[in-house]
Amino acid sequence: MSQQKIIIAVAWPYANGDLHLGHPAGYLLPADVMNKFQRLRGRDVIMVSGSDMHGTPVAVKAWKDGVAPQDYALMQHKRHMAVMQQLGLEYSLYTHTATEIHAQVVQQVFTTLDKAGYIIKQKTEQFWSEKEHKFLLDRYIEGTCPFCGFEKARGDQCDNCGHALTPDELVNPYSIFGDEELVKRVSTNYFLDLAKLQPLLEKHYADNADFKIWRKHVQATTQAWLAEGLMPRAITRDMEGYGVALPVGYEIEREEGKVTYVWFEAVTGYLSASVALSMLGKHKAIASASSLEISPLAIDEAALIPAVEALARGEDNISDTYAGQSLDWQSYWLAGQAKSYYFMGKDNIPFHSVIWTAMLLGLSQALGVSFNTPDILAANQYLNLKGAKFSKSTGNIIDTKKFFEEYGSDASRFFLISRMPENKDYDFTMQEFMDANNSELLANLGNFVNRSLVFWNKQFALAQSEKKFSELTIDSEVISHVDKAFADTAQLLEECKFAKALSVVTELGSFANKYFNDSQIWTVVKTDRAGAQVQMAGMLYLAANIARLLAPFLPEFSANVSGYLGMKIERPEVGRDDWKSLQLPELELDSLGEIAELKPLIARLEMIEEGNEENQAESGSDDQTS
RNA sequence: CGCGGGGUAGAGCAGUGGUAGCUCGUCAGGCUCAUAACCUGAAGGCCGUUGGUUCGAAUCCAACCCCCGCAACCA
Repeated sequence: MSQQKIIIAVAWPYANGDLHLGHPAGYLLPADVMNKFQRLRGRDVIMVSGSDMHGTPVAVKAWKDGVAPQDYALMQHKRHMAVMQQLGLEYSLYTHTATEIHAQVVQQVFTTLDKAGYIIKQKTEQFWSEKEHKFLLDRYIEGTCPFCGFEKARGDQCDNCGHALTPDELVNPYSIFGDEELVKRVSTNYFLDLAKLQPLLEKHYADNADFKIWRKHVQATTQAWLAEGLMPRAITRDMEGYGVALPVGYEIEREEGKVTYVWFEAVTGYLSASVALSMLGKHKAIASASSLEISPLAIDEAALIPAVEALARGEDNISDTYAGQSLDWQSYWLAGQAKSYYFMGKDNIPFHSVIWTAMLLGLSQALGVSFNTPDILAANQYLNLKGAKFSKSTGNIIDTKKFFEEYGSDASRFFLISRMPENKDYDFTMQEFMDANNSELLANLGNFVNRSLVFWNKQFALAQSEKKFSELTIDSEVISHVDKAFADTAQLLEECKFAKALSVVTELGSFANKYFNDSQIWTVVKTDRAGAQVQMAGMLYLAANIARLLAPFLPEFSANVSGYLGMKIERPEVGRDDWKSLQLPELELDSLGEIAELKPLIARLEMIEEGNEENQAESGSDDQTS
């Protein structure tokens, strides 16, 4: 069968604040589990993402803090990278949107779509600030809400009554930059002609078999957008040059400080990061970027040599060494050669299922190739706290970094994956987190492995002249349960049902505990050592394979158990495509002796006092301005 | 207002036409190898409301109610 490559595209976190627990729950962990799973089964997979450096929220935040937006975004990007590494995410490349490579790919996409007639010009009237010498974004205008009378309504939205607004509707509009008379000027911007692309999209979704297995809310959101009819959408804005500049050939707009609208360039990051990864790989491989061959997009490779070299230094990016076999980004982006998995929060669905997909279809049409559109679009709902969205201003937040530091990878990942908000919002409580750790992870999986290994140490490790493990026949019941667990996890993970896939492993843990109980090995061993040894083999077989099944979910737990058993869980050669072959084929534990320094695998968590819980629920002081 | 998602045992969730399931919690019993962990059993739900389709509905249709999101420093 064909060895399809896999690209895992992870949503780009905004560089306007720290990551909170909603980020791993929403898209970072599902992407990571999928990535680890596909790598372990031997697929040729890349995972790309980066920080979204541009956009109004970043600019506003930086302006409030009195910092240049570029500096602020880069600082925030580095904080993001630290958290990514702490979570153990294995990106092929985690970069950001302020790179040369990104800019050039975005510009190339822009030019290509424009030449193909998918971009149109439209005039819009916007407020102009004489004092600031720039167009004021809707958000920079405040005034009185015409609906509720709220005096500090923003130009895009009234925070009091929730009405969507335009600056024109405001009574007594004023600039947030200070006193001055507001005047209007006409600005011409470019629009992506989504109306023209709609037929392509409709045909695309009519033909797409994968679409039917998307989660219900993802399908529904996509169809709702299409049913309402798509309108041209602005892809440039007047932002004083903060953002990705328009391509060469659009000199007037460049001089005006127009940049591509953040949503247009951010989604293109998946493509630009793949190109960057490709160039990076070739750069490392042949130490010369001059012979790179990048097509079908016409990238100016020579101009990017410094950028590739910067990338190779790895100061502003994370790049692991597992980039699959091929260094050609095209092989991950051309239809038929690769399958794509996208991970994001629910707010991002239309940008991917409608707009990004439309852009790719337009590019395909324009270039006469077939770009790989999102095959699997796994958007999660929200992880809430105290019934509300995470919010920094109210202290309603749990900082990801602190949480993982406090409770460790296993407990954190187990909770976030087993309670993942795949189909509806989930409300985080400390009690539920404790229960998940103590009553499920510890009591079931942790306890089974622990009791098995402890028993081994006590009863068998030092015994001599007994049969070797490889000569024993493990109960067929044990084998069949493990077989089924491998088959079920593979299928569920392929369908992005992460919580359920993890529950397959805990079910195997329940079976294992029952097997231990029913065997009465602690009695049998006194009268029938040969029989007990067969039972022991079954238990170690279960423990070893639980460790292997957990490798994508709980890498630490998995590695610890493997370490005790003297096994290594190694990635197979790329191209094997066989999850089940990770299953321990036979028990090669003939040389297993006493396990030294055996410790319980999962720590019991105790409910902390009220005061401390308060600490957990706060983001900590804002030390981001330094 | 509009669009979308959700409303199933105390809690968190599965379940898209055919005798209501899972995990946790609770209660009772068993075991004692194991981190007061494990195993067995039980109690606990008129599947948001009302009406309709059907031999039969948690599941399909209609109306309504409640929660969440789409607009906020936010996935």
